[in-house]
Amino acid sequence: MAQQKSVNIKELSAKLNLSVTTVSRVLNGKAKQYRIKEETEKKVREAALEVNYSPNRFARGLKLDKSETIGVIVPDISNPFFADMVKIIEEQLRGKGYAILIGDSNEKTEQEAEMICLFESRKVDGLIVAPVGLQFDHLERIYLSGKPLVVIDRTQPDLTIPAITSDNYSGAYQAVLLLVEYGHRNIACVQGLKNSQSNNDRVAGFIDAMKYSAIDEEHYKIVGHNFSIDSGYIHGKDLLTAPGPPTAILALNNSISLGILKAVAELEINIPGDLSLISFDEQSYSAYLNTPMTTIEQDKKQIGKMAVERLIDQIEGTENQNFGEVIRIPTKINPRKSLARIKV
Amino acid sequence: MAQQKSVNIKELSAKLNLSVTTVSRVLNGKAKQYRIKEETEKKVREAALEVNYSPNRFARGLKLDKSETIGVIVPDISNPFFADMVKIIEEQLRGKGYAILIGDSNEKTEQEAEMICLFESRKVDGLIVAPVGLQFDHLERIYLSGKPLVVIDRTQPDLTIPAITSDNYSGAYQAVLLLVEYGHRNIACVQGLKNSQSNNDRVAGFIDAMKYSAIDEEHYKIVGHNFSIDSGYIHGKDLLTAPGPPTAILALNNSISLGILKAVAELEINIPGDLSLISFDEQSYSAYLNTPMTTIEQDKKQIGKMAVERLIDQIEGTENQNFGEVIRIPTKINPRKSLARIKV
DNA sequence: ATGAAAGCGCTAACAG
DNA sequence: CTGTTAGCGCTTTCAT
Repeated sequence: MAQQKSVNIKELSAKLNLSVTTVSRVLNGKAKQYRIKEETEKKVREAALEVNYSPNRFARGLKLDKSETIGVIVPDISNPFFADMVKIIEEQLRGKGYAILIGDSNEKTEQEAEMICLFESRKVDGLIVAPVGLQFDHLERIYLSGKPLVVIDRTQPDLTIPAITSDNYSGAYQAVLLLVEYGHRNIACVQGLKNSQSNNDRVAGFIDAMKYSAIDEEHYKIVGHNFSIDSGYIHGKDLLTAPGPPTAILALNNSISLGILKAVAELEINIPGDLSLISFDEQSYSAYLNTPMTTIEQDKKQIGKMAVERLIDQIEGTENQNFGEVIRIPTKINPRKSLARIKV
Repeated sequence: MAQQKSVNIKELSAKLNLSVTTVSRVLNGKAKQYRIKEETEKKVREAALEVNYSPNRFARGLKLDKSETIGVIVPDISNPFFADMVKIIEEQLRGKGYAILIGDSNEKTEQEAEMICLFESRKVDGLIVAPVGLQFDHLERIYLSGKPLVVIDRTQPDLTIPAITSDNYSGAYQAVLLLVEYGHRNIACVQGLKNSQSNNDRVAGFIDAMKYSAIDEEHYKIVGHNFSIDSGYIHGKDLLTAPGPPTAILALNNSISLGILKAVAELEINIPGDLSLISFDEQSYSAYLNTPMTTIEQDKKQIGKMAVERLIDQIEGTENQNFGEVIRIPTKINPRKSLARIKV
């Protein structure tokens, strides 16, 4: 079962009694530029179509040092948030003629760094990375070496790399205000990866909103250690079994809130009767959970689109050299049954 | 911000006062074969490491006609089932030295076909495709042209392409038996894409189990037109508002069951009080839905692993030429609260 | 035990 | 308006 050999430009031009140059020019849309006879152009195009000619990417890449391929790395593609991001980015980039190499770093910085090397050796024209979020040295090195790169979701203060992320601070801030408005004063926050920027921004939003609401910091807890179901479960259970449990919890991502739901189910706690819950990240199932979940929705589409735009800017050199500019996309709260006024 | 130029083999060999041949041989692990002095070998390896040499993939590909890249195409990566599949496949393939080009066909055969062409022109060494499932001509053509290809999830009878899928027939069959065991006799099925094999197998399992249970076909309905939330919602609502509504529904994938849950919520129907529900596909949220959902879980890990194995077999020519063999992986039922004995 | 050189298929500089 | 040819970086045949 031998691979079918595809025609190359030499064979094609031989068949047409033309030089490879002419054929190459026509096929690269430079017919006008080199004043190639319309008739010739037509003949070439037809022949190319007929034999289903497609240029050898290896040769083309070797000559032009371009692959028309972008590497996309996410910490966990089985998290629907990142799967959705990938879908959007893939669609956008495909529209611009790029293919996508996908990588899953499994929330490990080391794996992320390896993957970047791998993709570099595979000659990607650029990278879109949703980093693990604790270390950025490898990313900065890549960016400063001149490789087009955009960071999404998790960024870092003073990062020199262009980044697109949600306005995490405001998202959390508003959620807390909403909880306070509903009468809650004993509110806990289950955070994700400590020291990752998006986590820190959300935590900062939480804290500032609590301050603004004049709730003393001795009266609330911030727990959790990463963005996993497990962490949500463990810390949720701790919170809810400790004396003076919170009447409301803010979960800093979708996995964490699933973990909290697991704890809630085990402890037979009633939502929203005994506990209100707001979670970062809207999901297709959010509305159908036991109890429908109030979520802070990120504008994934906008993030994906802007990431692609910024990347293409870099690749095509039209960049305005906005070193380290962070673009923050607003979030939106979807109030659902998991949020209720506190019982008096 | 010029791209950093990486060293090539010529520069590396010049620095070592060796020929490119020798360097190439060492770096491709052929030192022994060509009896290269151990000392030389060591020097080469050290130097390569020092300057962080990595061979130009374009040149390598051009010469060897291999990209060490596999194309993976799914109908919708934002469906967690496929996202999980991609995660598993990516991990497996990376372990074997392959990178992955990802494509999302958006449940459109045409887009799927385009994508395959795109990937072919990008010289992938092989393809793993979860097809839309209605047409396979383009896939068969590719396979017969000699391109390594494995189909997952949705296949077709008499397909000449190796395929890995769940044992959909048994999965549905067992689910129905379980419902019957719980006293249900008025059971409906909300199917996905008609005529796609995995759908048909599930429907066949449903029908045969109903027959086996001596339930007349006038007493049940099979509705639905594709694997979307919308279809689940529309047909779920139809079913539940018609006279003599079913006491149990079998939903043929996770999106459909979410749609049914939407209808159920609107109609204020109680699960499992008034309706039992079993859904294909276990998801991270299945247990936390209002009401925890009984699911038919597919062994994604096994499917992904076997798909990769079969693909590598083809690529490396170790294939046993098992034309069109379909491997069916057993499914597993996770009983949860959405399944209850019928009220008497 | 090592090297010289051909050639993979393409683009573009240079040449009419 | 079209053609000749060098050269991208690598592997491998053939030579020594």
